[in-house]
Amino acid sequence: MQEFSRSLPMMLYRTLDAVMPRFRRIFNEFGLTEQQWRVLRVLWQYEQIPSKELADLTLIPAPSLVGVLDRLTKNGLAGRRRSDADRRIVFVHATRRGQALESKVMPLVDKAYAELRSSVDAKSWGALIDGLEQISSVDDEASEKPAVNQ
Amino acid sequence: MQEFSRSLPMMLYRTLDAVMPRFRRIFNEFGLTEQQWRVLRVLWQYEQIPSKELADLTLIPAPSLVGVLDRLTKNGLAGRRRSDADRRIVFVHATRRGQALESKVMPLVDKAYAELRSSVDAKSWGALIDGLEQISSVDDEASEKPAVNQ
DNA sequence: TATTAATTATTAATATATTAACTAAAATGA
DNA sequence: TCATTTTAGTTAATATATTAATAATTAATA
Repeated sequence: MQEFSRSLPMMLYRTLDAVMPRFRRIFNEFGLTEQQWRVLRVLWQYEQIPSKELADLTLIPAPSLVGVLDRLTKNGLAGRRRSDADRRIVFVHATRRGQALESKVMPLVDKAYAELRSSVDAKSWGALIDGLEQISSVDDEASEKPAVNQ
Repeated sequence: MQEFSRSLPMMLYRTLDAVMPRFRRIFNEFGLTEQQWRVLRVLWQYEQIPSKELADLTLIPAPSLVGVLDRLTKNGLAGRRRSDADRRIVFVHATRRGQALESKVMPLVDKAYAELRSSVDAKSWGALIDGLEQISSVDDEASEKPAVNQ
């Protein structure tokens, strides 16, 4: 592996370190952690959503999501309801207070995101997103479930 | 912010989720965590290095590095020595056992990295690294120290 | 030089990540 | 239908991240 500092993983971590602080400052203004924000960001788009799908969309590992939801619930921003059709499933929803945060947080986040995006030329930005799209779709043999007919 | 799932932060996290498992499996074979690997990876290049610089090169936050070094020390892979010239500084080094891991772990990591890299065309890879380089160098106004003459 | 400011490492409190294991419920198949 | 397998959610143990605060030193400055 060439220069360690220039390796893909380190570049990804470094980029996150450069990009996230500006957003976390916004989240913290509203007493939210980054993960709590991600959950709310998704809940704002659904009446309710199965916990499993929420974990997939937020990229929060299921065991971590348990605690995040516990704290959001304790703070009155989200809630859980077990499904009647399938008792294994737990639906998650935003409370009125959780929903009310959208109009306050989103504008600030959108603005910060726009500023970030404008700090890089459009061409590079597009190439970056495309590259990330490609590599994130490269599957890891050993960690995938056996494909059908294979 | 357009599609949440396509936002830069989520793309970065998704890419890491896709890329890191193959490496973590290797680290775990040797009883190492990802952070312990990063520390050793740097220590293999220095006789000894100030803790501060180690934190910068590994991208491990200083408070986290304390624990990582504690565990590496407990496992006999690294050690600390306080500087005589500047009593604030702590030099970190790899022990013989820590050094011995290099020849065992590096080949496997290099191989996994080469496989990852070959799963994407060279052009996209280069564009990706360049894009990451650009954005990671975009500084965040509020989190930077005041520039000289400004 | 006495004081103030800055730097390095650390501790503390809380929140997440990682991995394995476990429970309950539903789906599958002989 | 009963045993087996799968799935969803959770718990547990350990490691790390985040943020603020602190101790010890050193640097900077009036």
